Amino acid sequence: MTTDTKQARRRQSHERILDAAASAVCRDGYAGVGVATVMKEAGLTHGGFYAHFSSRDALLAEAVEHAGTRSMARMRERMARQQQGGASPLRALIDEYLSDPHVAALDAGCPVAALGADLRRGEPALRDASSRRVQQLVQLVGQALPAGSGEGAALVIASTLVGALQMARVLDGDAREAVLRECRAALIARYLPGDNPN
Amino acid sequence: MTTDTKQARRRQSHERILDAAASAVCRDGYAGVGVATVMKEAGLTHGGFYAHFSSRDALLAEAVEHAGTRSMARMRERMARQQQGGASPLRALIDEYLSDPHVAALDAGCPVAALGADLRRGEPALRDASSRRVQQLVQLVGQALPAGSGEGAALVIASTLVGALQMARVLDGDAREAVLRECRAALIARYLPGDNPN
DNA sequence: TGTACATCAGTGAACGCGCGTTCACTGATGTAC
DNA sequence: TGTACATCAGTGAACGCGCGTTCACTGATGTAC
Repeated sequence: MTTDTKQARRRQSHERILDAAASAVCRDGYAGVGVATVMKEAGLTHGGFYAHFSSRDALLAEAVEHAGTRSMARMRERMARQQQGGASPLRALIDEYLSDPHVAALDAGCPVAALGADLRRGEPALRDASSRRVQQLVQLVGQALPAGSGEGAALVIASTLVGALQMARVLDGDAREAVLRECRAALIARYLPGDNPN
Repeated sequence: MTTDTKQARRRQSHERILDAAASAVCRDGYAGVGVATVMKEAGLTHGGFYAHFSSRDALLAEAVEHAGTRSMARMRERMARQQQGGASPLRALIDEYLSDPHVAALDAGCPVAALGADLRRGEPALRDASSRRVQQLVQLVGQALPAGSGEGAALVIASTLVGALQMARVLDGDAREAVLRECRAALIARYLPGDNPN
């Protein structure tokens, strides 16, 4: 299985490039992602890039997808941990999404909030990949909803989460904390009326 | 007053550049704004740019400010029109912000939603100008709130508006309409309990 | 009022840098016999 | 098991284009006398 080692190394490189690109996309937006920088962060030189991706645009599309699955996995994992403390799925999602660590995780958080308006920009293939991230987020919220929640609750909650995270990242200090606290409280009051927001 | 004519022309050019830049910023984000393109849209050649702005960065900072005041003015004006129909200020703001025309106004709408994650990027001066746009939006919402609304209601409403507009712009067709409708209904139900959402 | 001169917003060519992309090459890994 | 050859992920120099910025120049507007 010597072939496997070579293939495995190749796959590992591919994965490292994607990881670096996903981080860069979240941190700097689509326009802020450079081929050379990403390759350097992946521990490679820029020349080898085209052995892994057909173009920078192709990388961006894969990167936003990677960022989505990566972030969803992280979110589900932390939600699971919070649920072990007795929280409902939705409560865990809200607390996790509007947490200080998520605000601080500029390169590892939810790509929908990290990209924002960028999601509707770029080549069609990229925009498709982007809009799938939005649907993915709405779906995650939908799965966390208590039974009997209204039809569009997931859309409202997702909108509030995304807007709040972005605003929290722009503001600082008290204002930042206020956005997180108020949005957390408002969502809990509306969708988990039995819960204590603290 | 011949001097005035010259100065006036200069000021008009400056204004046209700013207008074009504000539109470009909203449409394409900070990274999508090019000096040459903006000048061309303003009916000028790129060489004359530095007679009006010290650098591209300086233009961006002025442009986001211009986009903010321009959008606020438009919003207030349309809110006033809706209020003549009997709507409360907050109702008018929600209906206006989450309207189809606003979703479609990619180059003339609220810069906070149009820039999204870009707001926390760029040089410090640009980020200051950006965060002032967020504060401006929160303030507008705050002014529209009915007396006795909770402390952080403006933050929650602003977050939802921004997130919803962005998501609506990414999605299309039914999904787009659903985001707008559901968020409108949710905000009205919560903050204007007497109102009928339709 | 008319003429010579000064001003300055705007022009367009040119410069330099960054970045996406290409390509000839390397050297470690893997295969054949 | 050992040797010669093949493969191919990765290297690094080079290319070309776009874009921000500079600059010498123009020509219409305005001023001086």
